[in-house]
Amino acid sequence: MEKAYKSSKLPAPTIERLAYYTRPLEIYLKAGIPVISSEALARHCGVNSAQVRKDLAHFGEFGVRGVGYEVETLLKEIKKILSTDREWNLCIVGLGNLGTALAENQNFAKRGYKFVAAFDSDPEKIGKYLPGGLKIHPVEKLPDLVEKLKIEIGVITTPPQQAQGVAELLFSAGIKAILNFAPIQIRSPECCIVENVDFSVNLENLAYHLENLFEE
Amino acid sequence: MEKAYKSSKLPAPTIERLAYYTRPLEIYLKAGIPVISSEALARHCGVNSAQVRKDLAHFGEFGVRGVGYEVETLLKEIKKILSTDREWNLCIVGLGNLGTALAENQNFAKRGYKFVAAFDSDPEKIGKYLPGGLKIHPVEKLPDLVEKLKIEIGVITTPPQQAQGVAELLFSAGIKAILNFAPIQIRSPECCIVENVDFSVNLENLAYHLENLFEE
DNA sequence: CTAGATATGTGCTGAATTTCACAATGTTTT
DNA sequence: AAAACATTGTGAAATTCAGCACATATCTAG
Repeated sequence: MEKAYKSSKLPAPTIERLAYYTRPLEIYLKAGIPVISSEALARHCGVNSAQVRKDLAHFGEFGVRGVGYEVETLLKEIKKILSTDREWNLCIVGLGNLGTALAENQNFAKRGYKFVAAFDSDPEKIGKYLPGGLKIHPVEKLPDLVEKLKIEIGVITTPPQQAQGVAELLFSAGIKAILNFAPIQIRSPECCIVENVDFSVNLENLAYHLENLFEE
Repeated sequence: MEKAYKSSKLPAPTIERLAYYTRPLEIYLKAGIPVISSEALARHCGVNSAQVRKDLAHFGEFGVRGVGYEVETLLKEIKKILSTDREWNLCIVGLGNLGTALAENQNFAKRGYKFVAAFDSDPEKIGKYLPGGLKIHPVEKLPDLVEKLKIEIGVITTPPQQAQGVAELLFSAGIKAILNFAPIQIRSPECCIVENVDFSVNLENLAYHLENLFEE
């Protein structure tokens, strides 16, 4: 959908695939397998092997012909490209079931995405602590804490009615990137980027294909 | 990514957009606005208006020139196309934070996706009840319950190591569609379809673009 | 009933993306 | 050292997708 980001050396689909490539690479690394072929990597990610080679060729020649790609180097290089070789500070707004689950999710932490602040507008929740130790602040404190804690990415898990307002609050606090889980399209200023995640779209995809899989 | 579904009348991007179109349509319907233009719908979803018209033209002429599209009819029609005009029975495997949050998510229920069974392998959890009233069963009961409860879609929220195994269990129980939240690519038989959702891929996208937004 | 305004449906064009296919290059074997 | 083999890097073809621009159709006002 709305992935029309302005300037960027790499094509958008390549960037997304690079992220997917890191998954099997991490497994190979942990398993001590030193080298992987484009063919193998492609199979693990469900893409064409030429695609893999093209993607990797975008940033130099990493492979060795007749051999493949060195797992450790490749992984490091991809992480450098994607800027995931460092930590990112996130905040989350909306501590319902989903928000809480995300804040506690170890998968994020493992990849360097750290939730350093949590916000909600429900007086019942404010002041309480998440199991992981994060304190829930009122949204009024958002601008202040974003600056103090150097938060760079905001995650929205509020009901859809409040999502746009929260997004604007985040933007005006200086945040330039938002991951939005509310089922609504967020309007953003030119300089900012939003990724929308909507599970029910995935389910609707499945439903369509289930119904139509055998009709031909 | 791996959305290379076999046969399908509509192009994959169209199907995805159709799902997005339903969001503003529902809002318009609730607000009592009877008609919407492709221009307005496009703006709400962040796409081009010609795109909207093309997408809708795939299944007949629904619009009225000079006027627009009748909201109620259009919404019904899209739901029919996507097969979301009926209820779907789902089960969920892996009741960690995320699994629990999804099972309780009202957004799914509202759209006709009903979780009718929950499974986990942790003896601590088995036999307990989710806040919504769903009982957590041992995975051994899965084949049985899938058949009895006519479950059509499986949702996987286990750790990645167990995801492939759970998927195979689901497939052999007769399930043909899986929504997978484990950060791993699931291999599936020809006849089945899998949608993978991986939040950290979205975050990596954001990270890349944040870092590269201003370099040009 | 006609003119003007509005908004759809769609042929065409260009851009982006994927895939093929093979030359280039490194490795292993004999 | 040469032959056989494996796998990369990439030009070119094929495919898919998006957007323009306008003919076509409907509504409204006078």
